[in-house]
Amino acid sequence: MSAALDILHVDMDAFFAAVEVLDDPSLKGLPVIVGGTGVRGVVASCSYEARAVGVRSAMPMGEARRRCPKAVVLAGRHSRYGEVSRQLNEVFEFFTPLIEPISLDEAFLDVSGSHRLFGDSEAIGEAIRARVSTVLHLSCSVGIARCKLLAKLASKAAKPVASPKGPHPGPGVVVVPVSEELQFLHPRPVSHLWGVGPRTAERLARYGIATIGDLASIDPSYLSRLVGPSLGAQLYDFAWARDDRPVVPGRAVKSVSHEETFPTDVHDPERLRLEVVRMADSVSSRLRAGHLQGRIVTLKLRYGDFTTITRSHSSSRPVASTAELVKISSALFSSADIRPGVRLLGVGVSSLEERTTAVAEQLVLWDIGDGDPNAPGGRDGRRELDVVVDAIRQRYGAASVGPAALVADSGLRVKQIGDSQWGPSA
DNA sequence: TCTGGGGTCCTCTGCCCT
DNA sequence: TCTGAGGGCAGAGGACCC
Repeated sequence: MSAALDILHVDMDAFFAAVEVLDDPSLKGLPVIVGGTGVRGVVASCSYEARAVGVRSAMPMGEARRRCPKAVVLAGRHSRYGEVSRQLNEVFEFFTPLIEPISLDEAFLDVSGSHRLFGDSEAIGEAIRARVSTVLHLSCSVGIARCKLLAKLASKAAKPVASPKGPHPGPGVVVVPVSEELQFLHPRPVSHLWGVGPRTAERLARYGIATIGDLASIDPSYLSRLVGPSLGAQLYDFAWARDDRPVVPGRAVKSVSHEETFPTDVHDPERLRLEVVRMADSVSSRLRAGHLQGRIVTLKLRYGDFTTITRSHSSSRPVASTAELVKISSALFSSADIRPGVRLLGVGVSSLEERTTAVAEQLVLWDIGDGDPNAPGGRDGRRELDVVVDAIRQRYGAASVGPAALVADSGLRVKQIGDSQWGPSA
């Protein structure tokens, strides 16, 4: 990697909350919290007015309401945020084709080929902020450095600061010159490093390692013994600002899953079986929409005490049809103990590959009866049914059609991704 | 405080095979 | 035929990220 400051990290400020304020200007200046509105919901995003009283992302909604009783709490609109995110991507594409989206509201950009048109990286960062403001009427922060790690930390340093008197604007753009990298990096807490979450931070703190500088000064083999060889080597490199990860546009999806937390723990096995069908239907539908199929099916259960178990099955042939996924995930469900009561249920498919036409046609010929590829007879039409169901959903929405087992149960419906993104609704 | 959902990646364990 | 070592793989759990 060159020493040029070509990596930008662009991060929207309080994205979901800012979009809500944009669409409803009467919310401007108020504490706005977006997230799960039910008893088990969490905060997905909040305005700087809410942050000023201690509300944070991932905080349980009950705690957030206690800290900020006057907050306007909104359930969030995933599809709307996706729409704005696409517009944001168009802004990025104006400056460079080398864009690696990290989530709906942030991305890495490599601007090494953009200087002749737009000037140096700092000028590009300022121009991106201006264009986001003009086109989207939203604000973002930009970090600029030689590598991803530093660019990300720089964008964090560029953000506005919440204070009881209101949001205090940040610098907006922060550049980390190569000669100042370690000065910038070493005073920061280890938890700011990519890969250090609460558990690892706590473990490091037990050995007196609080800052990135502390991390840089210890023996790397000792660090590897503390946190494992892979993470240890990575953290030691990061502590010395060594990060050669390139900006990779359009990374392939490796798994597709759907999971949901219930408002109260569920003990009824029949209800849970129907939930498994609903989630398998949702996942298979998304797989087909993405022209994907996968071999490993995983069922996830979380009990009332928050312990989580998974049960998985590696299929000999790739799975994408609703019938196949329901069959496998139901079998996995039968092997799980649900007596303690189930707080969360999930179905996922991994070991994905592209679903080519040839494979799909071959599977249609073999997919007979209950899915046994060796059974005699003709095809059962389930895959054709998937095609029809997908077409209806594309035209009339995800809830327009679904497995009959779910129709019989008045409480269940086919959900779209993002329907209960941050916990069950109130 | 009482902890979401959709992901990725790593580590450990047990089993099978050589 | 038995035994142990080691590799590969599947399954499970956990930490982390946004």
